[in-house]
Amino acid sequence: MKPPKSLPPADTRLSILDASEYLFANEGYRGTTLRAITKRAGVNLAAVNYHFGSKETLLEEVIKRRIEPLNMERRRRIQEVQDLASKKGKKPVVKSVLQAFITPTLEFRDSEPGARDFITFIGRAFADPDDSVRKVFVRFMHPIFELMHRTMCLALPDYPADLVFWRLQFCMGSLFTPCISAAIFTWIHQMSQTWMQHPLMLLLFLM
Amino acid sequence: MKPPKSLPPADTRLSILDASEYLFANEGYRGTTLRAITKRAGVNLAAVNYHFGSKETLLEEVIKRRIEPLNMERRRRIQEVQDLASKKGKKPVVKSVLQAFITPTLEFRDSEPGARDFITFIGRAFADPDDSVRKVFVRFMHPIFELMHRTMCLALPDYPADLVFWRLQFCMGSLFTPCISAAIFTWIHQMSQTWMQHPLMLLLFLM
DNA sequence: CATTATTTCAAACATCTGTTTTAATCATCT
DNA sequence: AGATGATTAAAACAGATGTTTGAAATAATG
Repeated sequence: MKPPKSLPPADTRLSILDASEYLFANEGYRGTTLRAITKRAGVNLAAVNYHFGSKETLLEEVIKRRIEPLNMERRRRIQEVQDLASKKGKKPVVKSVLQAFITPTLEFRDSEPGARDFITFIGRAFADPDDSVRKVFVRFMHPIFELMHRTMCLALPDYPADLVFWRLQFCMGSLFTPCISAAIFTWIHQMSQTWMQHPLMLLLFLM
Repeated sequence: MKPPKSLPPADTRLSILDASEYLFANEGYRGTTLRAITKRAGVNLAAVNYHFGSKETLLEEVIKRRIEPLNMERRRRIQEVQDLASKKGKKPVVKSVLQAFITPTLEFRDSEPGARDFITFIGRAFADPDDSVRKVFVRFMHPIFELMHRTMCLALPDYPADLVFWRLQFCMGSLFTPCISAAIFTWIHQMSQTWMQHPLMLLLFLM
């Protein structure tokens, strides 16, 4: 009897991405060593540099994999809200614009294992003093954030643009900040309300 | 003519604390090396281990120096609000309880150079994945947070305690989270309002 | 002043980190 | 099957980091 065929070689690249996502979220970028990643992924230490070139490129790939489809969906929905409104010759509705951004986030969060880790990671990245982490996030988020800002300014033509900017900043920040984002989700379940009833979301733009 | 007396030996311990505070806030605990600290403080590398024993003890001292007097003042004011209310046989007023906690924070923030760094550091510590950082903060904040919780429950006897807990969590978190806390302070200046007008503070407990 | 204790200093140490190297292994194609 | 290219493996490397050491300098004490 032949020895059993060796296990189908699990996609090394993918296990590295998954392991990194988990560890980056729970230990931070700096706090995660390549050795911890490769051990968790069950691959050789050199695999990271072979497949990604460097730790920093790995970070970029970890982020890109999740954020690109997420932002694509966000962009689609925001555009939809904007188009629908302009077709009727009206302003976009604040609540719909917010919804267009946030709903995909919440759906994504529950869509697959690892997504929750990623959201945690994003939250920490906002407060991360390490440039190499924050800058990558900002680079990926800047375009969609600008779109949000423009659309929100359309929705609130009487508000000065920089005020809208700050409210948006606040709103986005609180959505991802770990302790707060956790509170939001707890709230949703506890109150059996939609996130839209959340005072922060409601009031940041509606008062 | 004698050579000028060498500069009065700047208190090594103190310059290390100041340098650490600045660097921890701007580069993070993990991102700050002992060599960077001692260079900024203008002291020898070995001075940290001589005066503090280890990097972790240094972290503890950096935090303790600021947070102990701050929490003392908070405790005093919260107690005051509570005592004044019970003397009149009334419930404490939500707004006053919040104020008792937050006003010292704002006053402290502008009280001396380095204080702002410390607030930044606190904000990042809340999201820090590094246990050694988060745990120290939690240890120092737990008692005062419990007092806040108890007092707030007195002020809102009809609210379930865990709901009050979450709102408090949310409120405290957003006060220190860097991106949000920055927005709050900008807001204050921009609107020429007191922080109490901030929708977050107002509404977390009043709606 | 002499002695003792405290503080500073430069150098070294052990460990850990990201990365590179070189050889072995595996898969694919002719 | 044999040649070729891609992937994996173990080991080593260079640099950085927290810590320790032992001697020098300074301050305090008798």
